[in-house]
Amino acid sequence: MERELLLLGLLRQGEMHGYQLHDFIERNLAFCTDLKKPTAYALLERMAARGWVTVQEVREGHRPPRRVYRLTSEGEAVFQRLLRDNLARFEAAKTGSDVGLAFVDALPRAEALRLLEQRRAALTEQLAAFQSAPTHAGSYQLLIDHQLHYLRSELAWLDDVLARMRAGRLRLVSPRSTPKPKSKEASP
Amino acid sequence: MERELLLLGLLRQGEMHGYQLHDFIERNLAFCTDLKKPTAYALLERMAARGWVTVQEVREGHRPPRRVYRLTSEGEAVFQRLLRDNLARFEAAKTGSDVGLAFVDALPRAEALRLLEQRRAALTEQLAAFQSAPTHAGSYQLLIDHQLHYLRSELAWLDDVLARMRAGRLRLVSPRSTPKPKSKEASP
DNA sequence: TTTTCCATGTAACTCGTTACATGATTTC
DNA sequence: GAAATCATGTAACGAGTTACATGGAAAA
Repeated sequence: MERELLLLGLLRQGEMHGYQLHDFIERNLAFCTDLKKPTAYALLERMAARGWVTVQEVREGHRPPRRVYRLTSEGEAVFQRLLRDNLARFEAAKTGSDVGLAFVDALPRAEALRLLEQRRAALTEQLAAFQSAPTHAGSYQLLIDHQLHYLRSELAWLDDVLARMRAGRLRLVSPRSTPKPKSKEASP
Repeated sequence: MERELLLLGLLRQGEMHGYQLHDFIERNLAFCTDLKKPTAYALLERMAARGWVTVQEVREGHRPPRRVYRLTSEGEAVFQRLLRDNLARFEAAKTGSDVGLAFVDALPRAEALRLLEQRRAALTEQLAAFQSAPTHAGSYQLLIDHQLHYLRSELAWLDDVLARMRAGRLRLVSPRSTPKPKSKEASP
């Protein structure tokens, strides 16, 4: 429901058509949601079918008419509900890209270091992009602050891992015990 | 490809059947991947079809025979490739649940505070769960360390936001200017 | 004795993406 | 004159989930 929360929230500030909404999201919110064009259009149509928004076709020249969406009071109610729900809940992000770390010990230390330094470079690059972005007004800035905070935290952690690996202080299970884990135990 | 990386990595330590693999992931890795049973089975079959693993049916009693998977050398090669790729890359996690924060200014300050405190409670609960978990050997511990680091960082950030909101130091766009943003501009 | 666990799977479905189609219009 | 932008959409596909089915074994 985050996607509809987002769309409703944007429509709250004024009527917009699909292209506009998608474009705005892609330009400014790509780092927290990613919503493709067909998905956006379909979502908007569904919201219209549910009465959360109204549609008005505005034709201008010979291009496909803009379908301009406007929030209804029902839509506003839904927005309020979704917003409260969203704010009260915490969902830890599942990176998924973490999985590899569980297996670093499969590589020679030197190579693992080299690869993680590549990772670090990618991270600092993203961080730099956010740091150079202009400050915005409104609570949208909160999102950017959060992302900055998150990226810095990731960098700090990665640096810590790198330092520990360089110092050889990372206890890995290595010596290839091949324990034939047919039993019901844990810890790989 | 993270899912296959994970499965291959686990199979690297020894042969296992589907139920075992799924069970292990669900118990120990739920916080970073979530992989349902039918998905796991299907993935394993596909990996077998591609020659990354071999299957051997082991029947025992009158239950459905275990399908025991074993890594092939080709599978090992794929594992190595996926692992290097994974370690070198950094993908910022998209929480999605952040979206709501862009709209906090739609609620009265007091209520926003109340809701974010609920969020904080949920977060500390998850944190507590991880802090009380036993220490593991091997690089699996890295994942847990990372998660702890991440959750603490989120908590710190949330506390900062709460503090700023309480002090009224959070500049929100509030006063309902209703700017009718029909033009091509940004920043809601 | 009833529930939970073991161990597999299928079928239907939802969600979202990719690739494609259209055609005027503005920009280089 | 070519390329990007505006503005909509459809169709096919893929990945993953849910709900269901089976049936013995162990545990409560």
